[in-house]
Amino acid sequence: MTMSPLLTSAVMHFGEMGSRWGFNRTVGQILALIVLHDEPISAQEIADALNISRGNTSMGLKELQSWRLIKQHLVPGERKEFFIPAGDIWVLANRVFEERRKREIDPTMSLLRDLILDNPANQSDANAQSKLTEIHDLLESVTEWSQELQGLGPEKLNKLMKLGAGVGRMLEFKDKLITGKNTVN
Amino acid sequence: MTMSPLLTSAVMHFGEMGSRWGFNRTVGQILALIVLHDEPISAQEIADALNISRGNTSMGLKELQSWRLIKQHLVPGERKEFFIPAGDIWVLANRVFEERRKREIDPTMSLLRDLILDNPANQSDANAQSKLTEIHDLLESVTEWSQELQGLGPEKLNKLMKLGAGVGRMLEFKDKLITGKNTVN
DNA sequence: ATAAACTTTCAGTAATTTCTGAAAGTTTAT
DNA sequence: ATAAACTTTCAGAAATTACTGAAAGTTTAT
Repeated sequence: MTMSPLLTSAVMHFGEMGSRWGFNRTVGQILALIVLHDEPISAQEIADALNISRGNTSMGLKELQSWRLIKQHLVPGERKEFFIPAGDIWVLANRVFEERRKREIDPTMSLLRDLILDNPANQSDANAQSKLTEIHDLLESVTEWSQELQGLGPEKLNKLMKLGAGVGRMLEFKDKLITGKNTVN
Repeated sequence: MTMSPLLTSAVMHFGEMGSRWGFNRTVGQILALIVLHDEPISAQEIADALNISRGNTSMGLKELQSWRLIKQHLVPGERKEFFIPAGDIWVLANRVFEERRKREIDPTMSLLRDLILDNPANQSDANAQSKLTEIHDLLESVTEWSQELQGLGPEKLNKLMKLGAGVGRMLEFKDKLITGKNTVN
């Protein structure tokens, strides 16, 4: 399998960006290749196309599966395994989001909870704790909020996004319109 | 300057997480130290507290300034420079968000725009382009949306977050309430 | 102009991360 | 049971990233 110039530049770029998105170069490349190539593709084909060892390919595929970004696809009559994206672009974006939250936020939340519970040895520790509490609460809000958004599903989320600048205005209405009824708040 | 056990564990943790948040271990530690220590702190004190070289400290401070997370603080009568956080936790969180957007999303958007404009050499390139377009549009929405949220400022943003599950419901109202007036949409 | 008190830079080194490829493992067919 | 066609693992090598510390740079004071 030989990549077209278009595919090549997309794949190379996703490789470069990979490390910024939480995985390494080859993992980024493999993901791009699987997503952009509409046919299911085998590990060997991936290794050939990207010029990487079969072993590295195997590790990369394993990682992408742990992120739930790709899945196996059995082709009847073929012995080897093929791979395809785990869903459409929306699903993949959500998975990346969620997985990163797990790695980037959850461990910190957990530590912060513990640190906040200790009783402070002195004034400056008490100060530090109040900062840590602020950070904790912020992260908690962000986490809940992002879970909320995921729960909305693509259509509503898209609607919300399209709303853009309207959000601020909507919030002002909200107090007048929703307050009083037994709903949020 | 010697760090209390509380401060030490917070600083060490932010160091570990640093790489996941887009900077390296020492940069994460320096940031935590500056944020949690309420007094302005000098480069030398940082180097001593964290047991890192003065050179490394200088580089770390430079990086944090490029992220606009810390700023210099001149103490009258003192020759050396002191450092303090560039703002409250909200400001810092916004800055990290924005800076990461610049590094993680903007370059990709720019490449995607280019790739989408090329005319496809064949059917499978055309397919790939349509996927790339989906990705582009998604990233664009996310970007616009996050800029929108930043524009709201902390109070409104907090209100919106507290709204939580109400967002879905609010969206349903929205069509009925706002449509017709010459506003969004 | 000199020196003192600092900060920055950067070549070389150390630490960490990623990759290879050979060996071990698995599955299916005969 | 053996072999063929695959996949996974992992020790060591290669590549990348981070850190040190000495030298060069800057600023302020005298």
